[in-house]
Amino acid sequence: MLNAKLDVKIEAMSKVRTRFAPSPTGFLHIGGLRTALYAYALAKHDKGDFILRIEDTDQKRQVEGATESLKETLKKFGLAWDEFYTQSERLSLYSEAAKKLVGEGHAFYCQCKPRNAKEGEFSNKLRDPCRDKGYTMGAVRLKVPEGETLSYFDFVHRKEISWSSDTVYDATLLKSDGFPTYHLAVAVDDLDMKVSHILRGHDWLPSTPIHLLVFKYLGGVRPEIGHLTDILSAETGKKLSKRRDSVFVEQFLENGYLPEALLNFVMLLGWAPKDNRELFTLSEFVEHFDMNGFQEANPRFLIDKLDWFNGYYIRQKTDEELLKLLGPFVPKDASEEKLKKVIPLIKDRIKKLSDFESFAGFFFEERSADKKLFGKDYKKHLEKALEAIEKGVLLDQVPKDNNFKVGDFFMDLRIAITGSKFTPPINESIEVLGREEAAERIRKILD
RNA sequence: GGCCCCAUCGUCUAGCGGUCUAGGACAUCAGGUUUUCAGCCUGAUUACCUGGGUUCGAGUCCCAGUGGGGUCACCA
Repeated sequence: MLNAKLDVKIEAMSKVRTRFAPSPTGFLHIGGLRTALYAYALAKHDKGDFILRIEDTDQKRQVEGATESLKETLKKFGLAWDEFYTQSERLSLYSEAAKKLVGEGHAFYCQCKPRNAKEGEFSNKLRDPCRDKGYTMGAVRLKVPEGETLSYFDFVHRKEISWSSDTVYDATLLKSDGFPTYHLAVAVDDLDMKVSHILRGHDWLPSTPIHLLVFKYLGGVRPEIGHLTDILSAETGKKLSKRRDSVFVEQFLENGYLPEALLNFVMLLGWAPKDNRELFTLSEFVEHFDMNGFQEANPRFLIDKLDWFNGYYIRQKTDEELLKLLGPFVPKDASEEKLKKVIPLIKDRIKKLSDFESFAGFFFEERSADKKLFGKDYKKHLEKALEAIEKGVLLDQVPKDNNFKVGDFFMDLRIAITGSKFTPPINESIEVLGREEAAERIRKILD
């Protein structure tokens, strides 16, 4: 009972301020979208502020245009920020903070060669050889105390998490190029920006004791901290990685996923409401958001559910909205008039906008029918169908008049005209396609 | 390997000691609507990791084991 998970409530006293702090190293990661969404909801649920902060303190990893693309993508999802900061424009703040820490004996200058992590290797050296050398220049490292217990209450896990300081290494705070590391910058900025809640990925949990120390030495009110679960790949069961998995939000958008579907899907990967409701728009999510809904176990990213959400949101669209959304996915020369007739026929059938091609491609371009698909009586079927089309007679009468099996007759007709067994309703399709074009396609097969 | 987190259907999850013969959604399967595929409607299959405690009573609390994940940089 003593350690039962406690309900977390937002302190009403101070204003809720959260931030999303990506580094501009490329496109927006699906996990990043989720972190941003939760941070946004956490703030907006309490009429607080959502801050976008670009963490560009590693000059080597900068990617041209990444910040702009990040902003564009966030906007597409409706995640509007109230304030915007760029760390590289705040350099003096960090060096002053580093100086202060050295001055107060909580950090020291180090002149060792930078060591970079190697694949599959780990270092056991916690204490830096320079910590008592009294250098007056170089990189700045944290002077981790001995025998202290470092702990905080994690508002995602709803429990106390702690470390012995004896397991924490003397982390670098200021690099020799004068730029801060994450460890310093995050504390300086969160304090300066009066961030009330830090919501970040689980991968940050192991370095939290470092941050706890920096926050403590810097003084001021430390934000609450919560670590989100990692999204796992359905295939590997490992954390989603850009090397193995498709993880970029922009990529999903290009493949015909709708922002509201992506958002709704990602909402439920690591969070659930008490009543288990699943359909949420962004504003509904903000309204119903509750920190106690956070999940502690890592979820797997299974595309099936995303596809279902996407199909659902496509069906909710009006034909006019769909016409616009389908723009990048239809043939370039497709007329709006024809598109307007086609859309109602495929709306219930596509799961992604990119499915348009496979369901409606035949409207715009003749598909060669694989002869193997036809039934054995296809010639008879097609001859009679052609006759009816040429005469302008109702096709529904043909099977009755000729004693054909209804299903077989229409299937052969379907294949002849569309080249596929899976298509929109064939009568409507013929109307949209034009009876003359339909007749022509049948003739070609009969020849 | 050290440190840390985690553990309910295949997947996302509800469940915060008795109402759990465990509920919902996706997926799967079957039936209905139907000229195909979708969509829609019905129904079905499937889960509390293991072992100890605590308790009148444990999916729910505690411990251990096992399993999974993360992390060990002058990267974030």
